Amino acid sequence: MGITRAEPIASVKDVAATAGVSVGTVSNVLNRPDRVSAATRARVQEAMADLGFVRNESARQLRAGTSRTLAYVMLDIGNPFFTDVARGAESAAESLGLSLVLCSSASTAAREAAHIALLQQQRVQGILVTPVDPDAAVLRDLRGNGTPVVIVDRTRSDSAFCTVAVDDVLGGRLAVEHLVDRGHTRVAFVGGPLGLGQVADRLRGARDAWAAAGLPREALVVLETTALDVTEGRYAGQRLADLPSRSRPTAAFCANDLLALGLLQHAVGAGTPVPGRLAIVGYDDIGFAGAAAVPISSVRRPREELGRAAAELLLDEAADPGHRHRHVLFTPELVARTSSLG
Amino acid sequence: MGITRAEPIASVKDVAATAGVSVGTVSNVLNRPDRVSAATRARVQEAMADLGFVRNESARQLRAGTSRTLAYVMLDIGNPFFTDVARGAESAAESLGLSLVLCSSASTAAREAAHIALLQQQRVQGILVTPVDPDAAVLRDLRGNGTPVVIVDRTRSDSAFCTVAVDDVLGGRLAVEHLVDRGHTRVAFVGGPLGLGQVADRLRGARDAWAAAGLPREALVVLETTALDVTEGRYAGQRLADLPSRSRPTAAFCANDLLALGLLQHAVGAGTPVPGRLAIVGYDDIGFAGAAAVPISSVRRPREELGRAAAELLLDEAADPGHRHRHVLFTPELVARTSSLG
DNA sequence: TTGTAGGCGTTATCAA
DNA sequence: TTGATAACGCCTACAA
Repeated sequence: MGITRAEPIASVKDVAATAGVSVGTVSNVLNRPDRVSAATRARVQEAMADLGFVRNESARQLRAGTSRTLAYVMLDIGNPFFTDVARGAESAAESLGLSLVLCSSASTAAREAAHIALLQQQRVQGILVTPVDPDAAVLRDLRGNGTPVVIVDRTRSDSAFCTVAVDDVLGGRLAVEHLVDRGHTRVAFVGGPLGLGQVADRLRGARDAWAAAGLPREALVVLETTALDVTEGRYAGQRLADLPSRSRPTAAFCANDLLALGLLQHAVGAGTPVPGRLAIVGYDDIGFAGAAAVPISSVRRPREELGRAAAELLLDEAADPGHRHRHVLFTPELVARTSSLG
Repeated sequence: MGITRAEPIASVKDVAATAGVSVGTVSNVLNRPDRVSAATRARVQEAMADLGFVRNESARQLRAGTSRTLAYVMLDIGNPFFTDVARGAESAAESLGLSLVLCSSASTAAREAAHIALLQQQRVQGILVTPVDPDAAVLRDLRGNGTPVVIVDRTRSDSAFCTVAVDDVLGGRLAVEHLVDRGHTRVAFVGGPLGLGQVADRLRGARDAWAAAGLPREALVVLETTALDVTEGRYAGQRLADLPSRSRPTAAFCANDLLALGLLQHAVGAGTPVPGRLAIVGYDDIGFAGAAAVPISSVRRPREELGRAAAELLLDEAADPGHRHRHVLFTPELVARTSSLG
């Protein structure tokens, strides 16, 4: 049955007319019910129900000048890391009575820009964003346009925004220190593109730890990938297996868990014992890591906390005119599981 | 540096003033640039840039009566199945010049209701929703309020909405037929709660196939779970292992891939050969299924197509006043992989 | 080609 | 307690 209403949605004026009151009273029923007598309030509410009244948020916002929504422009909706961050942001928003909407840029600068532009036009209270390129001009343009923006899981060369991130250099160090402790003297770093700040940081931390252990630099083999997904992880596994056994690493530190899952899949398929012959450490500690066939050790990042902190910074900026940008850096920790523990 | 603008965002009036033209001209530059001479257009655009003008979408929408956004209220942002559906919807929206926003209900009726209410107030062009309870009253209230709504991946007892779903009875049949073909005569159905329409349908299909093969009803063992996630899958694996070996199923059909992943994880951990001693078939064919340590056979559902079809139905409803609700049912197909192929 | 003015639906101020 | 009215920022006739 295609029941579609022909008439436009009822407005406060319509409600006022059928309830026999003024629009002001209807508005009061909506916004300060206590200022209205019980009798008329009931009458108005009945009229609203009869007419199927739905308040027009555009008009409300235009007049009141205040929005009830927050937005998070995500890089990749398919990566559980980001959806966990979103959950954290959602919980912070909810406890403040705000609604969080998610937009996906799918790593595309144009989509990101389109989403952000529309959100600004909608005058959302603020925008969280994990940008395709944290130093891009699009973001720079945002500054000073009045919409608070917080950058999530990225840092930026200048200090034009609040940022919330994790100390990835430390994360890389933790992973490699763990492998060194377990006696590995030949380790692969799997990740890329190396141009990504995140990846570069993790590699730097890895190298720091490697050097601190007094191991020769060339024994930390870098396998660069073109993306941070499962497919690339599998391919890295193949490349690893193709190395001559003398020079083949006995452990791999992957720049994220999707790579680690791919690597593990290749190892299992090829009959390579994990961790017996190849130990694996991932990064992020997404749920699928601990739930893999061989539970994967991973550098845990506080995902929901990241989202929550970002939302809080955003609201602080929205509320406080004298706001100064802050840069929150969370500390990662290693979660050791079977994949690296023999 | 906390550079926060004190002054409110510039309006068309401000732009008009600094460009030395009227507001009508500014509006024309925005909406019909061809109606404006190149010279004044340039002057206006310069003024907009100087002032950091951002058009107020609330005002635009209030006046024009038309929104540029679509919304998808998702059940579980952490399940890759739904994020793939969202991707499909996003691509449809994008090709129509609309923006898609995502909201997560996290399987909570109250959140779902809050999101939907706000979206309606915002007069979005339409709402896609995978509801917590497809027969709930909240949805019924939506009907006739003017906002087109399409139900995704659920069906409903009445025909008050367009729906887009997959033939889950057939899906269940395909899974079990496959296992019967492979010679299994004792199979477990893992899924729940059985009250969920989806789960019930898949079980029904499974039973149909089982009966058609002439196998005794009690040899299809039902292991009910409390949710459709990895943890429950692991637990089901434990329960399966605890059965006496004579009556233990040699194969399991899981109501979704997260359960299948959990089940596989338990099997690998317990040293149970898959598929040698336990064959596994999942449902949905999310990316992680094929990428598991033992690639998991799964009943593939067209995820992106589902989202795309839903978005198209929604826009049809929004555009056509004489719209009649339709019910699209996609056909699933079995993807056989190692986990069931010996 | 550009300017003027009315109104979209709501809220808030001020009277009554 | 309730009613009348003036914005909010934009778009679109209609006039000039």
